[in-house]
Amino acid sequence: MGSLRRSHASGEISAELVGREVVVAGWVQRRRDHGGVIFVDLRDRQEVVQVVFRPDANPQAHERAGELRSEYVIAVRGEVQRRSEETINDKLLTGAVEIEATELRVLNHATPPPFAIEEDAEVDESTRLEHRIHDLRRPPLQRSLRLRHRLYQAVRHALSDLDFLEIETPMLTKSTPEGARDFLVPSRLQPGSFYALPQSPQIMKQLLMVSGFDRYFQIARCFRDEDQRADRQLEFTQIDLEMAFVGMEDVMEVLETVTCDGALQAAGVELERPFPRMTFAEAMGRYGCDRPDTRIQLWLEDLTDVFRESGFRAFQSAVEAGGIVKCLPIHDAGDLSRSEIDRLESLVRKELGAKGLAWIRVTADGTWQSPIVKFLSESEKEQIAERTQARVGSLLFFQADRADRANAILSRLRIDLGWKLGRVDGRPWDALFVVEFPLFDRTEDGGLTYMHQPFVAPLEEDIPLLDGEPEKVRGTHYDVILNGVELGSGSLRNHRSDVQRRILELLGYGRDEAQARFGFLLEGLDTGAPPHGGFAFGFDRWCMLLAGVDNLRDVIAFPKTQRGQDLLMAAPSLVASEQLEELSIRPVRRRTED
RNA sequence: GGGGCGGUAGUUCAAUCUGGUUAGAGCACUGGCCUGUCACGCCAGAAGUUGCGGGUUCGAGUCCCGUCCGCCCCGCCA
Repeated sequence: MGSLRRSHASGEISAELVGREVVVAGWVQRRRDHGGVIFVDLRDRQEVVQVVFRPDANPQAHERAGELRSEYVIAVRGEVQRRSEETINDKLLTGAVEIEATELRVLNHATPPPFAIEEDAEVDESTRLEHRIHDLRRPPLQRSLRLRHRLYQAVRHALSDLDFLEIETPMLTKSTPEGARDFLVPSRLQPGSFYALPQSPQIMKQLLMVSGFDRYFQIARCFRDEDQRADRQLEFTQIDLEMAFVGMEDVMEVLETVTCDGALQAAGVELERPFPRMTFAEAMGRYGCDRPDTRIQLWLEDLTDVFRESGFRAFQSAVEAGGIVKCLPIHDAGDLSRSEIDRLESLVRKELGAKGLAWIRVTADGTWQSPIVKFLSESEKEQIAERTQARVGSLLFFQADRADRANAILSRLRIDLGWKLGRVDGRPWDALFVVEFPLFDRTEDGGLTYMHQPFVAPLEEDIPLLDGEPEKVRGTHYDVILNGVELGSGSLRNHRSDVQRRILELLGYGRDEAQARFGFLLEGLDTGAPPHGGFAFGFDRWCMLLAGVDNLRDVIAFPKTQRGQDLLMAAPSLVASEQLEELSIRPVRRRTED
């Protein structure tokens, strides 16, 4: 900067400064050279301001301005001037004024940017990721990351005010079998042994409760080595929180407070309190999904009982095999064409493994048009009509399948068609709790697995069911759903080691195995663990929703591709064999250098 | 692991279905002109291993096979 010191950000240059000398610094957004007068749009992180170079007023600065190119880094001293009426630019916040330059310093040259540094230049994703620096200079990511910052601050404030302590937990930790695939880190000092990067600080935060830290939180980085999606990255950020001597209501209240404070302060979004609550059973029943977007005004109808004894084999056999028959009725669906139905069928077949997509359309004269109607008895037709409230113009979609698949398929149709047909209630934000999840789920081979994680406490009144009917045991788990996205979830944890041991046993861990894997937790509980519970909040997803984008990459400064690569720094990469040697690692096979 | 879409100049796209002369265009870039523009304008220019490898053919950006990369989805993951 030499002798220049920045006096104002570009966004601060306003009519109030007219006549004042200012110094601004930033990047050359654009140069408009008229041969005589030269205009340069100077961009800093906030805004753009126009700088004018006149050949007569300041020949030296003018000549230098002719050399400027996009993205050159400059500092400009000059006088703020009011623009004449006809040259005011309404598109710029600073468009009523401009800076007449008296001094120009070129602080750095720049290679031409690979794409325009503009709001809506459409650029291929891989190009954006390779040139992340340029992409980050564009307004969308500048906005996202600023929103993200406000959300960090809001959460820290809200929790600190509630007397939570921010405590860090290790990144080099122990591999535990629960959940996702671990990222492993080889130990040099313990050859052949590995740390795991945390999937979440779950156990550590429980130990902090046992250790007497009443209320803990952390904005924690988590790692899961699983395939990625638009809303899943290998590494992601959680707001992790735990509190002692509490029941479900206490934790949910904190959760609600944090959600509302964050949304308000980061994005000015007001969420209605208290959040409505829905049981898991209702969510699955009416929405076919454990994270319903209740703005969508379409609902599923369970018709399993209608087809238990049916002569329609396709449906009856699904029920007999323990599956369900469900229907998604869409009324006034006249604009859904036959070819659209075919498109939907091929979509659910290809993407969701549907066996087919049965449908019934009630035509203008009241007759049923359908590939399946000839298989239905009069009584079945009556029951379908009554339960789905079918009327002229209705279109009914059916799935008869295993419950999970039928629900997944109809839920997807509900969401797709709901938006496509505009069957939404118009609320921009829809927050709710889903509660009363089952503690256990069935594995493919008939065994028990946990539904969320193995430390969730059962509802007190369901504890007796652990012996005999574990599938009926409801957990203290709850999810916060925002606009159909699972934002966060939590539960009370088992603070009694006998209950925890019993659950581990039901999950199929032998006594010794449970001891080997979770001994430090179980023994911790035995040292006098208070009742405790908490939650973890998907921070990136929250940013994504509040920023109004549909991909995590757009709220993360340096994200990874679907194949887990960082295209900017080209990670992961091969390492020197000496490094591997030092870690006592010998690859089974090595990718060769390209 | 599976399904789908895509990959042509720095970039965004066209030419691919129906193989045929020198692969075009906008923006960006380079040079020149231009004293009130703000997507400045005008003139000129440079820019390509059509992701990569193989095959079919007289001839391949175009057809076939393989492979790599990006995105979306299923599985997986909470």
